[in-house]
Amino acid sequence: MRDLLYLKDDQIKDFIEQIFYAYRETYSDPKKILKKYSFGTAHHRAIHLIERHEGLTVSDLLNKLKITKQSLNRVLRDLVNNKAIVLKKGEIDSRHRQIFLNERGKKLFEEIFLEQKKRIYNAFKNSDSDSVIKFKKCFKQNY
Amino acid sequence: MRDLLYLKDDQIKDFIEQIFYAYRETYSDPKKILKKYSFGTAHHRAIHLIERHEGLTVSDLLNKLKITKQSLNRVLRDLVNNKAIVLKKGEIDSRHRQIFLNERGKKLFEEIFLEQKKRIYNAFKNSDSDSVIKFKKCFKQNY
DNA sequence: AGTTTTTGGTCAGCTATATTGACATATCTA
DNA sequence: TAGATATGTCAATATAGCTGACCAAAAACT
Repeated sequence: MRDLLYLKDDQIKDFIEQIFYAYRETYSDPKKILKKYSFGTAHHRAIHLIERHEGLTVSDLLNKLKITKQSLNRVLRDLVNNKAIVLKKGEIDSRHRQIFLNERGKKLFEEIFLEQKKRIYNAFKNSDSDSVIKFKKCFKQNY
Repeated sequence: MRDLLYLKDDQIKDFIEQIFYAYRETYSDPKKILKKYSFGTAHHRAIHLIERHEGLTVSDLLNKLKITKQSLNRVLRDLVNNKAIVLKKGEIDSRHRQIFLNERGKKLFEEIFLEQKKRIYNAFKNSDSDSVIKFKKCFKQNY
């Protein structure tokens, strides 16, 4: 925290600009692949989080995405119809629906991830892996 | 680049997840402020880039935002009508329009930035300023 | 001087993704 | 059993992007 006092406003402003570029680039390349499945970026974000947190519930996903259940529901419906995910009744509380990728969903995720990896590797090629870890720690919130 | 070979897929996947959170949080807090001016996030992104690159041309801004000129034009028109920016003919090439924040735009930017700074400071409070610099370097592209 | 290219503005219609509000159903908890 | 919780769904609306067509001013080329 002490170190933060040395952060100049201009550095923070630049940082905000970089976050915009990072997000846009990270989620733009996979759009061609998604189109083959008739999906968009909203589906991509959901799939990514489901892969990272297999078996999470609908409300878990809502908390991570911070969108309304109506918005999410449309996305989940598309994913189910397209056989990319399956919903299973929660074992403890059967009101819950736990979300899992199935074969098709896993295949799509890997296809997308390969595409993203290319860019990330490129973005980091003049850097060191340490900064990845640090960035992650920085933005770690309660997700 | 060598270091990158040690980056595991899971770390990259986590990183992609964190970029999403970072972007969403960074651009969500200011929405209340923007609403007072009848602006949205599209206006925010434009204002941020104009502040960082005063006097940039319309096509410069298009290249940074990577949206169509029709989309950008609506945003710029709103900003001009709301007296947040001014367009001036380029001195060298008078086809160009150079974009500047005026008083109202600068005031809005500062209001937004103050809000963002709160969150960034909070996000980084368990880290060190070094990682900011590194992250910036990582995603530095041709902007 | 005349032609072509570049830069920017605008109209019209479409799509993706989000919102609010209302309401329904199944299940758990007290 | 009554109330709270988790989820699903309908309808209307807003934001911000897209494509395609067309236009004008200024610069560049020949």
